[in-house]
Order: sequence, then structure tokens, then C-alpha cells
Amino acid sequence: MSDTTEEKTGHALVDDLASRIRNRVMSGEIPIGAQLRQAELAADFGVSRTPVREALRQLQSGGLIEVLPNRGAVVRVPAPWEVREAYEVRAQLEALAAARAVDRITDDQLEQLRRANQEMYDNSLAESRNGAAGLPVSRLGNDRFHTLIAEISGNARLAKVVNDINELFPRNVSAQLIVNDTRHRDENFREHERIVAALAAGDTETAAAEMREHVIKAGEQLAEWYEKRSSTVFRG
Amino acid sequence: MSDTTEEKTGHALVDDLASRIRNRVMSGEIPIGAQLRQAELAADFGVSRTPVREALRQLQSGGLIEVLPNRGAVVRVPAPWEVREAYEVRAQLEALAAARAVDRITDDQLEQLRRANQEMYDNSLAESRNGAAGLPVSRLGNDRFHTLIAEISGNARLAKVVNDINELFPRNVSAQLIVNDTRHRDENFREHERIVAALAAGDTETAAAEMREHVIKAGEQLAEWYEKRSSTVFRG
DNA sequence: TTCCCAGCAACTGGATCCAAGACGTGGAGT
DNA sequence: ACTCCACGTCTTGGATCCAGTTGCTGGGAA
Repeated sequence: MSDTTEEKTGHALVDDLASRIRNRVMSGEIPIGAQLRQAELAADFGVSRTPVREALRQLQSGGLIEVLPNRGAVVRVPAPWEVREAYEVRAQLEALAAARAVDRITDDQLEQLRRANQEMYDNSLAESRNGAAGLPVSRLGNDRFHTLIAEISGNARLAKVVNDINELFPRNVSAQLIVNDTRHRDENFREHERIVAALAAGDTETAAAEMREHVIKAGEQLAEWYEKRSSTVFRG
Repeated sequence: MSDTTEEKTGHALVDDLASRIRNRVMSGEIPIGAQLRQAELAADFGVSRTPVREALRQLQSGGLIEVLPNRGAVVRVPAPWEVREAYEVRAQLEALAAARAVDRITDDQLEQLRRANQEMYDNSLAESRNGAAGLPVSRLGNDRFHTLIAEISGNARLAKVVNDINELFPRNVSAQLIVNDTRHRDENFREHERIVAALAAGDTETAAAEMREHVIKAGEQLAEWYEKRSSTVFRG
């Protein structure tokens, strides 16, 4: 009877379409900058253009795609400064989440966090060998770690806003960072460990501070990726 | 050439419709809990149902309205706990905005803040005598005060997220609080003054702390209003 | 060869059409 | 008199239709 999400609202079909399109963008199946043609998506999903249009409008509200008048929708290409701004907001919010979580977290939840972190690490190790394409499962461990803390905070709005910010940027990009860069992966793992330690110790200040730094750092790395990308794209 | 908002995207008509419907809800012209019938709105604005539906979907994404499957859209009636959650998030974000603003604010902007605050106070005094209906201009002063600080922060995403949260709750409600409750009005004014003082003094810690408290307090008052309302509605 | 303009094909955006679901009413049966 | 079911109406949701716009392409002129 109790939904985890607050979404009992919304027509099944359109929300489903929005979710499926979002997944394609998030996984990199539809790359940033790509056009989203209504007819194509409609045919793909076996529906008419009408619900597709509404789904696209929903994604536009979220900020993932951009709809240009009479020219259709494209997947937004975030500017590096946008990434930094968004991650500064996210850092502030997740710091609050961590602070609130300190007083509420259970031993079981601490264990879940440790497991999610370990999964991320192990999977990214495996995937850096195999060279997995698309959305590596290591990213899922990372997502889960942050999502868990947001949920443990007990503030559903907080969790939702954090999630909305994350859905601004396709995941396959930040996934590559974890998988390909050994130092990044190790630091990420270590920072997560420190956050868990602070949560376990009941140290509100440290938990919030570690989380803030951790997120800002991740944002900086993501922003640098986009910087590098745009310079290679625009100058050869 | 330089837009203040980031919204060059979006078809004129649908965005315009969404904006107009939003205004009606925000001003209380369409009260919370009311049904939004597509045909009615379409006739009202002289368009077909199609763009209205897309506009409603956009508002749904924002969280202002709720769309029930096959039963249409209604203006959401926020539960008191939702108000508290949202305002806790807002407090955290505006605290960051205030902290960032300390190092960036100019004398001119300080003056603008003082003026917005004074306007809010004067107008709410006048309106409490006249008993203004709808959306009193005193609310505009209050909105402007907070919006200004968010903008001065220099982080557009931060300003946008704060704005999105504010658009969860119709303004005419919180406007009533300022206009009708003398103590609330005075405290509001005084708290704004303290925030401005901290900004002027370059005291980052105090600016953030004052802002956080101020927003939490406002949220508590708004939540209590909704609590009172629901008890009168459901029990007579 | 290069630039410009006209025509064309493709796509979006708004209107209309039709089917399916929800609610209210009224009548029949107990 | 009360309950339950069936029918009718109203509204939404999806499909289709049509007009308007964009951008491309090809031909002609400088």
C-alpha cells in the first residue's frame, strides 16, 4: 500500500514512455546532442506521436532535453559551468541528507551502504578489464550509495530534488570516469568509506563535510570531462 | 541578446499556456483541490485541447498539479509534512545562496534588498487595511527579496531549484500570512533586515544561519496554516 | 566556380476524431 | 425503504489529419 515513490499520479503510458526515453539517454544509447524524432520514437514504441510528444515535454521540464521551436528535441549538451553549478547544489543537498541520516541510520542500512560501495568498486574493476560499453553496473552501485543516503534522510522532497539533479546528466559519462580512471575509482571508494565511517560514528559535522567535498570533487571531474570533450569536438 | 532566464527553449504557445495556468493557481484564482478540465481551459484560452494537455503535463512535472489516470488534473493540496520537507530543502539552498552572495553582493544590490523588504512591509500594512483579495503585492516584495539573493549567488541552477520549490505552493496562501498576521509580518521584516545586515557586514556564517532559520520558520507557519485548513475542512 | 534563390521533402505543432474509462442517475428487485 | 445494477453522459487518452515552418538540394546567374 505504501509506495516508495510518490508517483501514483500520471497516466501509465506517457510516464512509461518518458522513463524509457530517459533510460536510453542516460545509458548513452542516445548520445548527448542527438536529435529525438517524434515519429521515430513513436514507431519504436508502437504508439502514435501524441503520447511521445507529451513524454518529451516531461523530459524537457526535467532539463534533460531541449525542445527548439519547430525544430524538435535534442539531448542537452551540458556546459562545464552548468555541471559545476548543479553539483554545487547537489553537494549542499547531499550534505543535508548525510547530516539528517546520522540520527536515523540503522546498522542494517550501514551495511547496505558498505555493500553498495564494495559492489561499485568490484564491478568497476571487472569492467575496466572487459571494457563494458553502455551503462556499466558499477555506476549502479555508486548511484545506490547516494540514493540510499538521500532516502535514509527521511525527507522525500530532498531525495527527489537530488534525483532530479542527477537526471540532468547522462550516467554513462560519469560511469566511464569510475571505470577508466584508477585513481578516481580508488578515491571514490575511499571517500565513500569515510562517509560511512562518519555516519556510523554519529559525527554529523564530518558526515556532512565529507559528503559535500566528495560531491564537489565528483562534479569537478565530470565538468573537466565535458571541457575536454568540447575542446576535442570543436577544434578537431 | 543575453537572456536573463535560461529558457530560450520551448514552443511559445505551450509554455505560455503553462505559465498562464500556473498564474491562476498561484494567485488562488483556481483554488487548491480544484479540477482543471482540459476542454474548459482550451475554450478559455481559445486553443484546442492538445496544447493544454501538454501544458498540464509540464505543470505536473513541476509538482503543482496532480494528474489522475482518466480522471483529470487537480491542483495538489499539500500535506503539512510536505511543506515542512520542502522548506527544509529550501532553507538549505537559500542558506547556500546567502553564503555565496556575501562575497559578490554590491552596494546597489544591498539597496535593492532593503527596498524590496520595505515594499513588502508597507504594502502588507496597506493591504491589511483594505483587505485585498487574490495575490497581494506585498507578496511580490517578499518574493523579490528571496529571488534577488538567489540570483546574486551567481549560481543559476541554485536560483532555478529554489524557484521550482516555491512554485509547489500557491502564493496567495503565504501572502495571507504576511498580510493578516501582524506579528508574522513584523518578524518577517526584522529577519530580512538581519539577513541584509549580515550580507552587508560580509559575515558568511551569520548570513547563512539567519537565512536558514528564517526559511524554516516561514515553512513552519505555512505548514500550520495547512494543518488548520485540513482540520476545518474535514471536520466542519 | 561560387553565390543565391526557388522548390521540395521532412518534421513539428495544433486541431479534430474516436474509443475507453469513470461517475451519476434512475429503475428494478428485495 | 434500501440496495444494486445498468445505462447514459461526460471526460480523458490515443490516433489521425492538416497546416505551417525549417532546412536541404539543385539549378541558374554573376
